[in-house]
Amino acid sequence: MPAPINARFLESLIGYNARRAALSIIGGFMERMAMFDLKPVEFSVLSLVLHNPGITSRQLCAALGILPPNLVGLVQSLVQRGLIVRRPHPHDGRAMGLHPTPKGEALMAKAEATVIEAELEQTQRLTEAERDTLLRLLQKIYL
Amino acid sequence: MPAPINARFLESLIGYNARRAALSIIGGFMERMAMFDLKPVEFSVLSLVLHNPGITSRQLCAALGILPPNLVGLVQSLVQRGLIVRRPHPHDGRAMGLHPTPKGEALMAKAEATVIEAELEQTQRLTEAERDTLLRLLQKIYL
DNA sequence: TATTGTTATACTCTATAACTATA
DNA sequence: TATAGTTATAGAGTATAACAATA
Repeated sequence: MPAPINARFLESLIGYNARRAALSIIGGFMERMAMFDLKPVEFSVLSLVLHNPGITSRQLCAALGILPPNLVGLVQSLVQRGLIVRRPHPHDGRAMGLHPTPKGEALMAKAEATVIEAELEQTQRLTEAERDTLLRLLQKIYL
Repeated sequence: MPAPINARFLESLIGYNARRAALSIIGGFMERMAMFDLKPVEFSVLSLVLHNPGITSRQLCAALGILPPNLVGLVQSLVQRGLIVRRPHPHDGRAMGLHPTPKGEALMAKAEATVIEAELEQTQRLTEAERDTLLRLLQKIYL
């Protein structure tokens, strides 16, 4: 048994701990979402399209912190898979509104339920009250 | 003013919020650490070497979740900058122990103090008690 | 003149396979 | 046979510049 590593300084940093916790949870997320062939960003995009039908690429980029060039292929892929469709924006000829297809809605109904299960697994050492506190404190940082 | 986006589902997920918060804090970290030319991973490696003189590459990889091939260039770079040195391991001829140089120690004294300042800036909307709670809850997830 | 969406491209980060020297 | 460290390389993620179409 090797001498334990002293990582006290790093473990006193919110940034370090938030990154480690996020990577841990996202690891479980990816295992559970492999059956839907959805990566975290694809899931986030689909979830926002589902709950905001007609949302534009520009709005998705702003909401998720993605750069426009990096969203293009993502949207094309989701369109090709028949999960979303692009329709002309009613008031802006430059923009395209993104809408979920019935197939996309059905997939996301299952996927969102699975994500909730996965989150509870990954945070099973937290009480319900602790989960709520954690959400609130994290949002106080970035929102 | 466009209609606000409904992101309630994503914002109910610990993984999503932890990732967003981590990216926000790390953004501030990188701005403040540019004067030391230290990226987050380089800082983490230097901090562990400083507080664990003689630590091996393998131990660094395990502690930080880095894959061995990706640590090689990192260590070489820090050696070339004169911040750490590699010495043969006393009990294992395969391994090399990593030690901070006086220059590395001096840099990290300033860098760690600056990181603490940066963290307080990035989490200024949290009380001291909330910071402690947040650290504890995040560690309950991944540690 | 500014914005939406796009292409091309570069840079970084992360992951896998295979090798050597030593245990 | 297993482990520490390395090399080469592939893949994913993220970044900037520049363009056409529309506002």
